[in-house]
Formats: sequence, structure tokens, C-alpha cells
Amino acid sequence: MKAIKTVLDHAEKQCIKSGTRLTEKRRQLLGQLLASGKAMSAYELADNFAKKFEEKISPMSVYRILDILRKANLVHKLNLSKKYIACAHITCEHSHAIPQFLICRQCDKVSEISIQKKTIGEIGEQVKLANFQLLNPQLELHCICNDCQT
Amino acid sequence: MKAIKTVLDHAEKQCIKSGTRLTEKRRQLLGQLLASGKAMSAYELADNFAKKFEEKISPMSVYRILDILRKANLVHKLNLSKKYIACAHITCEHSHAIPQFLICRQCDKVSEISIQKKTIGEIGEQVKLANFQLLNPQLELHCICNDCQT
DNA sequence: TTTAATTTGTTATGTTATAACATATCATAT
DNA sequence: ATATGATATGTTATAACATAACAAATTAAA
Repeated sequence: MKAIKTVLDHAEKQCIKSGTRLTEKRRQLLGQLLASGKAMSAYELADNFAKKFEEKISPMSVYRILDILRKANLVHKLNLSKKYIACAHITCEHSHAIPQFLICRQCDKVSEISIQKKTIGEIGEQVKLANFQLLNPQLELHCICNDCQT
Repeated sequence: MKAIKTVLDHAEKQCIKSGTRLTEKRRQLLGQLLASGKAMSAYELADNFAKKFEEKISPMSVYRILDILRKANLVHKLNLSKKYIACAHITCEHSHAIPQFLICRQCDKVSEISIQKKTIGEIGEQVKLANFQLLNPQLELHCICNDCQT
């Protein structure tokens, strides 16, 4: 795992690319997510922020910052668990496919995988047959991770 | 589409099978979902109940009844949109594959599709590679339906 | 018909998320 | 250096979704 500072420096560049800045608060919040290594809810982030940085942040601000970070592709939202997780590919230079998440129901560990374009295409075909149009092909799959399989 | 009464009679049998009863309130609620033909939130159901049956029902009761109906396999919960929909196969006698849902973000229309085994297999492969085990392969995909595509 | 189990009512509270407006900070053109 | 406009954050309120805990009513069964 790369040093968080390195990742944050990359993140800063990505912010600028997407027309915004990585302010101190945003850097702290993203750093917190990276350090945790797991998905966290906005309210968890707000609570922990106080403990970690000896400064308060409101859930409202957390939501706003998360929005910014998501637009800059630094954070993903997991819609099923309603939690947020740092993108696994911040330091990569190339662009990525739509992320797919495996979420362990036991320990909340999340693994970001990429599914072949072909597979996505096959799903899209079925959707088309049903007269629908896919909006967001981000899949979230409920799993058990190997560590939790007794 | 079958008459709602027929479906409800089937539903009653299924309730008994799963060790409970289809009480008046439960029958009304399921009937309401069937009549609407779409996914509805618990609070929408509670609001409409009053208008439809000239009798109030609290959201709390709606949640309880939805739980019962889900355990009897008469209702599915759509986790992404946090809405509930009557099972499309209540009157079928045989068991069914895991349902896959297409949800229109505009009008909340829901279409139940089946995805090719091959496709599911491809997803499963990637999951295995990540050292996870798939728990519930129910996919929920956010779409726009043809009617809502201007 | 008394008892036990199930169902429903009621109130309170927890969790996730957004709206609306105020204040503070930063970037830059004068 | 400073006034201006844009961006960022603070603050308060409230909406939408969901569950906990206990009381009252109804139903099933002894």
C-alpha cells in the first residue's frame, strides 16, 4: 500500500484537473478514508473527524466534501450500504472502467473489482430488450470475504 | 394481468404455507401494491392507504406488514430505491431464479429481467479472483424506461 | 372462557440526506 | 492593497427512511 501522503498528492492533481481544489478539510477527510481502508458513513466520518483532528466538522460539510471528492473521482458511494470509500486507483494515471464493488456483509470490507466490458455489454443487452436504458452500471454485490468464511 | 382478487387468494395460501396469515390489513396493503403495478416506499403506502381505504395506517405498521409479506415471498424490497414491489410471480406454483430488477429513476417503473447464466458466471469468476463469495446475486440496476426517454 | 400467541396501535428515536441561508476564505483585476 | 466575485464552510432546520419498546386489541387454542 502506498503512503497516504503520496496518494493525497496525486489526489490534489486530480482535483485541479477536475476544476476544484483539495483544501485542508478535503485532504483531511480523504486521508481519514484512506487510513481507515474501509467504507464509512458520512456520520461516522464526521464523528471520527473530531477525534482525529481535534476540530469539529458537521455532517452537512462532510456530505458536501464527499460530493466534491466523488465528482473528482476520488471517492465512491456505495448505495447499498450507504457508505463512502476512497477510490482504489487514485495514483493510477490511466482512466478506469466503471467500478464494481464486493461488500462483505460480515465485516464491511470492500473490494473494488473491474468487470470485463463484455460482461457489462451482455447486461446492457438484456436491459435493452426490456426497453430500458442503463443509467449507472455500477454493481454492488453482497458477499462474504474469505476471512469471514469460517 | 390476472385479477387482483385471484392473486390475493393465491397469496393467502402462500402465507399459510409460510406459517402466517393474510389478515385484512395485509391483504389491503398487498392489494394496493398490486394495483399500483410499481414500486412504492413504505411512507407512500401509508399515505395512500388512508385515501384508498378510508382508514389510517401508520408507517410503523406498514413496515411490519411489509416484513411479513417479504418473508412469505409476496413482496420484494428494492434496496437501491428503498421501495417495495409485489412479486411478479405470486400465482406461479414453481420456484424462481434470483430476480434482477431494472428500476426507472423517473417513474419508478420496475421490470424484472433474467440475465444469462454465462453473464452471472463471468461476474462470479471475478468475485472468486478477489477472494470473495457471492451471497445474493440480486442485481438492481438504475435505468430510464423507454416511456420516460423524451 | 381463560390463557397464550399474534397482530396492530402508539410514541419515541435513530439514521441518512438535503435545503436554505450566513459567513469566511481565496483568486485576481484594478 | 484592496474591492469584487467565486468558492468553501458553518449553521440550522427538516425531509425521508427505518427500528425499538411497550400497550392494547384480536385471534387461536387449551
